[in-house]
Amino acid sequence: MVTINDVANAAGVAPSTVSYVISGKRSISPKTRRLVEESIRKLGYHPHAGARALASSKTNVLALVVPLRTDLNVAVVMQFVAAAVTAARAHDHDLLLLTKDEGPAALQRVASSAIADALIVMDVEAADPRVPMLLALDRPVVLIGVPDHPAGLSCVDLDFTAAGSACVAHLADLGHRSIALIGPSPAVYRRGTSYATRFLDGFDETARSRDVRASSRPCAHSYEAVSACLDDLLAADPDLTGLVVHNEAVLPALLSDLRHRGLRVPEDISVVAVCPDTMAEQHAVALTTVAIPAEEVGAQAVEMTMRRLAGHTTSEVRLLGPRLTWRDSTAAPRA
Amino acid sequence: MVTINDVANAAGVAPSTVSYVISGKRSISPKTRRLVEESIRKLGYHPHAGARALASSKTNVLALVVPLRTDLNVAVVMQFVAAAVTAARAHDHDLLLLTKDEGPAALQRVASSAIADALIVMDVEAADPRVPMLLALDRPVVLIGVPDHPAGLSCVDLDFTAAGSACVAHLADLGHRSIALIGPSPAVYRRGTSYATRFLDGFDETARSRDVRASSRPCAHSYEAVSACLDDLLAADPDLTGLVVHNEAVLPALLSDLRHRGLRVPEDISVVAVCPDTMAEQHAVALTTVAIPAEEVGAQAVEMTMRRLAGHTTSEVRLLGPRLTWRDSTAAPRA
DNA sequence: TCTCATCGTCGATGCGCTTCGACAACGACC
DNA sequence: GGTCGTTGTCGAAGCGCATCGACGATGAGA
Repeated sequence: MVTINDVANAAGVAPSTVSYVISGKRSISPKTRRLVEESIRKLGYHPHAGARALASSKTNVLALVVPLRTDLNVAVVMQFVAAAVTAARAHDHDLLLLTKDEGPAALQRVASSAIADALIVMDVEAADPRVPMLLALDRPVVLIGVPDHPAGLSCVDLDFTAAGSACVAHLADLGHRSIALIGPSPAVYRRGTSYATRFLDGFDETARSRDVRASSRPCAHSYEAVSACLDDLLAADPDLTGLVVHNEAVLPALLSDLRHRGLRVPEDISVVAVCPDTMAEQHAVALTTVAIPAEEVGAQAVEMTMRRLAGHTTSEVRLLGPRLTWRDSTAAPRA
Repeated sequence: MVTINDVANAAGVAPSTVSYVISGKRSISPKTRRLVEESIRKLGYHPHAGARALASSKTNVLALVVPLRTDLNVAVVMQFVAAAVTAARAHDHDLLLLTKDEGPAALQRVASSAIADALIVMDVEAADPRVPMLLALDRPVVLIGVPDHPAGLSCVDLDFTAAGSACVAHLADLGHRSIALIGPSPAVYRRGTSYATRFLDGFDETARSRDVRASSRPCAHSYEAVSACLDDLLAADPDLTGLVVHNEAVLPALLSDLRHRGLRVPEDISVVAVCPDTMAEQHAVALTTVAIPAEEVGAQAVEMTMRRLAGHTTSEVRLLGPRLTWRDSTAAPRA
């Protein structure tokens, strides 16, 4: 193993000088710098992360806590992760993956043993048991999602209330008077994951203010569940002309079942989906969507984390405005 | 921060004794053990990971290199990751996430700076440029996937050759005489990711030996690409009665397009898909599948890694036998 | 009773790095 | 020519832990 001493010897300087060349924390003469940098390159020197962490109390590692359930969309989670790791690398940090399953204790462990400098936590629930623990930690924490009491913690998320509102507004603008929301699986509501209720709030509120008849149902993502859900919604309101789908996993089954019932999209029924843009074009009819900006949220989470690591101590809640893209799955209802 | 000294003082023993209590590397009297363990609990002591790594040259961290492309199935990647992190935690290890995009240099970096004890590399290509570098590393490496020259590296993967074979055999057993393979996107072949060609080999070989007419095409996952692909296949052989789909992303579009053409599954055409089992039930017709055992592969990769960390130096190539589940999308062809 | 293992504990050392204070060398200034 | 501030470099200390050799205590065997 190549150590800082090897580099120092090769360059004919003291180890501390090498350290200062690397960190830039003291001025170094151009000659010395060149000498040291060359030795580093020649020897293929990489500082020992453990030693560095021990001496500086900084690990250059961010911990990311992800949910591993299959009832919320795995592809979206992966997009978050991808964006986060990319952003972290851009700041010379690595990403450690933790699972939500390990519970609060894992967060404690990672913080106390100085495995990571900061934590990013996904899939935060309304009354998340991890929140009080995270507050007690002496490390920066950024949540993806918004709990009921985020005081003191930074949060970033899509503005789901506005997203729900935007979906209804789009359909209302097109002239729809009766719509329904197909929501996440019941388990998501049961858990109290806040985005579900926030979306519903925006949906209901705007439906009311735009005078649109609206109902909503959670829906699991098996074909049977989707079918049953449609049965219910259509029975409750046979004049339904618009569907808002806040559950990506349901889309294949839903579109398939609609066709099965002889309902054409968008001629007979319009569909707005909340999902990643990449998913919009995968179906027979390109879907009108409110995008889930996973990349942006992931990147923002890292940026906020880095800012807090740099000393900015103010916590902030950042809600990203929804972006609706009108594609082929929505149109004015038949007269 | 609570250190081993604090624990030692609280328990009235030497720091080294505390260390031995934790590691179990020397015998400790029951009385002392109890004393120390209580102090650890009371103080909430967690060993400093950096210090530990420095002193022991072990980090208890596994690095996992994942592809972040969207042209191969993200959900499957996530399943691997989930399985790996869970298995790693079961062995008291954490998982560090690296992206394939960072190239070979990142692997070098992680190894040389002692950030991780071992590497698990996904999405290995036939002539992967990372392979020689990985061989030069003095750390255990396990590949998910099989390169052309794996000598010296451990590999684990689904036996895609056998999987291709199993799909054909299933259709042949049902009486199909003319089938086609819808493969991964052209980019996957271009990259030379070996599972694509291995699957194709098994497919072709078994078609030949079972005397089944067979053709194959790569296919991107947009609706248009799928449609064009079907056009081609049906034009080439209008009597086609069986479809093998080795491209999960294509399934929604494919099933939708088949119905569009008036082809019922399985009455008019049988479909076997290679995809995670969880995906099989999400469609109108439950799909006959050869499962991609992502969890098992991910877990195996970790197990193999741990074994090598424990001193087992022999590298091994482990190919998991395919498991075909007969559901509703395959049947005997119409007479 | 004496010797010799064995068991349980301790203290010292060093892992590779960052960081702090010290200190030459140098130029600017009165 | 002497003083003072700068600039660039060095040496030493210490981060928290694992590990090794040492050593007292204990018990078995003769």
